Amino acid sequence: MPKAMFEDIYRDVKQKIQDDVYPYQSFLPPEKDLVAVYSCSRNTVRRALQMLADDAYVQPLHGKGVRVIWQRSKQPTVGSLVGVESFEEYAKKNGRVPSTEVKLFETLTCDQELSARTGFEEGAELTHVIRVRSLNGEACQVDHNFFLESAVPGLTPRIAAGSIYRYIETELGMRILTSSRSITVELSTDMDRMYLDLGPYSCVAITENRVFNSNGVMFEYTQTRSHPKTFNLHVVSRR
Amino acid sequence: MPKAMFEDIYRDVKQKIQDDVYPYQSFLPPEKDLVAVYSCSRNTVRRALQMLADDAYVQPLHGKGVRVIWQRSKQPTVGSLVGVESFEEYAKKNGRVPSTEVKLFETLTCDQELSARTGFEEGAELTHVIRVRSLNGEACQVDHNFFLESAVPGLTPRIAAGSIYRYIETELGMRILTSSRSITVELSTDMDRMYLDLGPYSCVAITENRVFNSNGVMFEYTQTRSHPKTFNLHVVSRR
DNA sequence: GCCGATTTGTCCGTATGTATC
DNA sequence: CGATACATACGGACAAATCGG
Repeated sequence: MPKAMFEDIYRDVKQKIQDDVYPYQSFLPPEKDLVAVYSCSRNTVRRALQMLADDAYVQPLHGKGVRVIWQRSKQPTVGSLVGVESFEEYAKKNGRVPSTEVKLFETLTCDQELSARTGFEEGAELTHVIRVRSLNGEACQVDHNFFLESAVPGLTPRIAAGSIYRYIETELGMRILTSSRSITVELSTDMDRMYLDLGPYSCVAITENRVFNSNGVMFEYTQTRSHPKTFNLHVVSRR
Repeated sequence: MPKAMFEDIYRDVKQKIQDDVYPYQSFLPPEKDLVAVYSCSRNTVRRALQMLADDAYVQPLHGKGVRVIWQRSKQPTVGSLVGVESFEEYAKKNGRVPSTEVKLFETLTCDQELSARTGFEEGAELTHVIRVRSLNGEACQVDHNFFLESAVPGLTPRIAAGSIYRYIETELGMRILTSSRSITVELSTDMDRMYLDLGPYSCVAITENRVFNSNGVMFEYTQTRSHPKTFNLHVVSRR
């Protein structure tokens, strides 16, 4: 009920763009018209338009209007498969069957080297999980998860075999707020080749993910090592 | 003078975070204090804070405050080297000497296959450039540029050897507004191996870049094929 | 558990600046 | 030059979340 209005406008306009109500290269109605349509203030309209611009759906042109620059991909995109949280969602979208196999489940104490790599404090108790993620039975990424035990207590191999995020959000009631990722490409390791059928590929795509909860503590560091064939990331750069 | 005030606040607070004036995990002064400090309205402060949140520098917590979550990487990051426009900037930042070698310069007409790949209209006249970009003499990426000739006229190999973007912005007076990128990892081609010293790497990191000018037309499609060693991208995901 | 103070989230109406045509 | 449309900023109002007494 107390749903933010600017999000409704954002979704509505976005949908209209995808439905060609506002076609590629056309101009949106001027802000004052949108104010009338949605019966809200100009600020609220502008906030929604700002979000659409961030998504590269529209391009505001000073003194001219707001142009639609989104167009449906001609070659249907594979989508973005990056990081843990999008894995199941990605599978669903593309009509594939996801599966997860837990290869390692242990608790350990963060030493200096691990601290430098992950950003956790030295001496922190961590749950370390290695999982192989597959789509339609084909292994496509290896996840190396490190969870801060004090923030994510009660993890079990059984939970790890499903969705750890669902556990975190529903069971622990913890909200996930921010996450930042870094993407690199590195030579594959023996473990990569053991779990992924890399064939001629000598590399894997690596995304590092650091996730913060609503208490401001980083509670997860994950390194996802993806088969190049299944790696595809879409980024929109701002102005 | 007509410089946007929210950007000044954004930069100032960002700098203070990097300088540990506002340390990791601490709270920023409440918005009302910042309003007093910068002698502006709350909206203006909030806009700057919003940008910092988008950059994953801070994490606003409803009813509590705004927490700093940025921390200096312990292992110095290589930085982000993605796409053409950041190439010279990247080199400058890291104190390296950039150089560019034009390997191919031709004009061609967009056929069906190229249209599907790039998004240009079939039949459009394009300038096609292949360039090898090096840092300190070491080849690190191969750029395949396609420019819409009607939007970017007068390109010459001489210009391509320098910065095409500078030509576009200063000579043509064209503003670059939006660009969207897609990142994948693919097997290297013979051409990749000819220009890049890939060693044991059988793959290259590929970024596709589509750039729109202020007239709303896509005037550039670029595929950048990067040496894995020099590829590093940082992405911040929103909420 | 309730209440009030603090702080962020959302929204409004208005004013002024600036770019385009 | 004037009309239109986006950009920035202000000040105020109320809602919602958090925390301490």
